[in-house]
Amino acid sequence: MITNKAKYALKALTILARHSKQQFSAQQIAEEGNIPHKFLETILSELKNRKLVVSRRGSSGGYVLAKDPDEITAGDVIRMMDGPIAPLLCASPTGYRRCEDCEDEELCAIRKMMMDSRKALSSVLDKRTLKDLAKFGR
Amino acid sequence: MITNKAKYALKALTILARHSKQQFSAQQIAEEGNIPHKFLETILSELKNRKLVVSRRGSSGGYVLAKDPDEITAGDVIRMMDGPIAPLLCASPTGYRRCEDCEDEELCAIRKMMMDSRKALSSVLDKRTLKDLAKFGR
DNA sequence: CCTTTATCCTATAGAATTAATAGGAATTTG
DNA sequence: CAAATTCCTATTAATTCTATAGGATAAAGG
Ligand code: FES
Ligand code: FES
Repeated sequence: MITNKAKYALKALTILARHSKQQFSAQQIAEEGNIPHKFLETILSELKNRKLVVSRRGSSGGYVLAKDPDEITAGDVIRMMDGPIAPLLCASPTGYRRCEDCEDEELCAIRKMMMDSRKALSSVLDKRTLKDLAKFGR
Repeated sequence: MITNKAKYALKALTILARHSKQQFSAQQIAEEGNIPHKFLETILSELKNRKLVVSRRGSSGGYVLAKDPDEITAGDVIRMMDGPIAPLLCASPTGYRRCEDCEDEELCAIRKMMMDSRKALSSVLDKRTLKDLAKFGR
């Protein structure tokens, strides 16, 4: 399960991708996506620090995607907000951490399964870009 | 990410699958799997209520799988311990709940992607049985 | 029957994470 | 200068996670 934070980030970025190149304020995004305004602000701030969006302050300011919509994947976004997508850290390439309780991880059947799971998840999330999300539905 | 509870449950059941038909005490499982003993007890208790294991009290008591190892999937176990495997409840067949913030879920691109993710995850977790886990490695 | 070894049950508690909100400083436009 | 907006730092309430504690209940074996 992903957090609201990650879901909201995906929604916000998808909205920005739909209105490509236009300045869009947090307020506008919050309304269009039904996202709590102040919460969204902190999320956008993080996305800005991570260079996914560019911001402009002041009246008629707002946010714009920092890259092409097809250069940002859902996997990128989820990892930024929630951390690794692998079900266990011992199966994560990006956030690997050893399981204290497993003696030999090479022989761990659960880890092996979780690596397959991660791969399956990745085959969806790391292939779906904001462009894909933006063009479907509403 | 899954919880320790789910991971420990998988480990415990895999251990039971390896020693098929033998009574195995919580103590023995805890040692073999490096699982905190008291925590494991509560987990086994839950697995018993859910009819995955059968228990026998008293001296020389312990736990045995209630079904054939190939009749219990990793997906079953994880859902019991952690709930739905879908990344969002709006994409979960087993634990469906509407997203308050999305107006029309049929047109929601994120939901669609999460349904694909769930399916991908399911294609691993719902096909891997305790038998599969038991026969690999140690 | 008594001791040992287990499961079983209920409660508790600290830590971490999540999901926000608050309040105001800094900046830009017109 | 006024209005709109991002930016920054804290704080909080609720929930979930990860266990541990302590004892009641039951079975086996001598
Ligand atoms: S090594 Fe992580 S579950 Fe065994
Ligand atoms: S319906 Fe759940 S994310 Fe849109």
